[in-house]
Amino acid sequence: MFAPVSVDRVSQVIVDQIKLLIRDGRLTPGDRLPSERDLCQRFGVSRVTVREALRVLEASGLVEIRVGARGGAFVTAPSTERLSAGLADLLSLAPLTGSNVTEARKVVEIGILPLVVERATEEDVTDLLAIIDEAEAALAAGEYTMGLSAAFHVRVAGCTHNPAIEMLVHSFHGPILMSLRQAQMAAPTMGHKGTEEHRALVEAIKAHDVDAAVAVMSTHLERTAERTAEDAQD
Amino acid sequence: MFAPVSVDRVSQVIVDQIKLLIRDGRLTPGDRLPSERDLCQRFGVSRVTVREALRVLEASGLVEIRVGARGGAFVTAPSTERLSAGLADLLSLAPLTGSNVTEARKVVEIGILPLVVERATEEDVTDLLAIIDEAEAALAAGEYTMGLSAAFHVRVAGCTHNPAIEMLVHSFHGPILMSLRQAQMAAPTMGHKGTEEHRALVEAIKAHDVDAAVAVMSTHLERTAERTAEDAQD
DNA sequence: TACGGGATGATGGTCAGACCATTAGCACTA
DNA sequence: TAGTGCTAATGGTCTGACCATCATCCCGTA
Repeated sequence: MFAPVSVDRVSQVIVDQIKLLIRDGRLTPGDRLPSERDLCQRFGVSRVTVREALRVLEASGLVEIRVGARGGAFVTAPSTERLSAGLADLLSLAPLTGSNVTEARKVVEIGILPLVVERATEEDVTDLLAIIDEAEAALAAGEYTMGLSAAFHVRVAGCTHNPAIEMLVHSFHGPILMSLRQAQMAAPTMGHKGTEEHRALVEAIKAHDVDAAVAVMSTHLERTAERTAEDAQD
Repeated sequence: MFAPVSVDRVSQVIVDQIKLLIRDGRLTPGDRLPSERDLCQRFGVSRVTVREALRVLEASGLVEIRVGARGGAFVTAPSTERLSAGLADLLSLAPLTGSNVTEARKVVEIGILPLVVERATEEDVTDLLAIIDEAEAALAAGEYTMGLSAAFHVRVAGCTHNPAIEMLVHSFHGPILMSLRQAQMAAPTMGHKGTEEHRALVEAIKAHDVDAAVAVMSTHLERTAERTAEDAQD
């Protein structure tokens, strides 16, 4: 009968309104929101309140704020990059152990292999080989980093031509997670073995051999898992 | 010679400092940050700036702010619930089509079945059956919602006893995504067929029959995919 | 003595107005 | 024509004030 009145924070109401506008497409990436002083008048609130709303939107990755003339809040294009970064940020704060994440990785990265093998184009294969070459060059120069391995795995996911999947894998290999779990330590032997396996995987993809691809990826991830398990105290 | 000076936003510096404290464990969930007025003095900035920093931390899900006496900013326990909510929020804004997400779902929800079958306890099975019973009761009363189906799928993922995986599946079934993609419409026939398949899945789990579980889940998701494909214009 | 209710102080939420720093575009000058 | 300084718009920050909320304490009453 008497509906409960819930007085949200004013700034939160503004956030919700703008979020809705973006979701509905009334505001599209690249659009510029009115200036802070303008928004104050339209919403009938003080500038402080508007600014707090903009902070929240910015933290949520929905808008980007530039200063100076012709500055203001611009709706950002939701790139998969930005999203997987946010995802990785969330993951790094989650109450998850290293083995939890590794197991999830195995499910996803092995599960997508049928799609990868089915859909990989010649261009995909070329790209993958290029990444491996680069990795080997870096290895020879003693500059191998886990980033190169990550790039390979992400590119493999890209062979599905499904941005959702690519995003998932990308987030698993995000810089934040890497630095947390394995602290950049890239044992040289690790790199050699790793690139060998990477090359074997590409061969399997090129041959459209799902079983071989799964086998290679399984052992590859298994080995990685063992190594991360050592220093994973959390 | 003259090193470039980069003046970050002051509020951002504060955010980074507090984030660091949380990540380092110097601030643990449940801890209460000093009051706004107190933080002003410690950082030597105005209250507005401190408040903007707190807004960002709140939007990132790191702290929860309560008003009134004994109120303040409390470091939140990073629950999987909160995280999958954030994940779903990100997903709903991503440049992804419905079929992209459905395909990713299939990879994950089918890929985890070996783990589910291996690890499901009697309690898990009991819970699953309870959810099905509830769904059938709701169905009989004409109150079936997709939420009940979602609860089942999440609980299945819970059988892996891996919070990372549970979180992933949870986010796929988040309320935001649901409302976006299938607009709460739950065809009654859908519900009947769905609960039947759910029950078949539980049987397979109880019998530790991975192949059967995969078969059931595959057809189940396939049917769901078809239905969502109809109204998915994006 | 025990209980209920009002007073109290700490805390976050909001406001108004001011000033500073940054930046793109413009007009002016050499 | 090229360079340079001005200008106006915009975000960033500060100050001080007032309001709403809420746990706690204290006092009066039964």
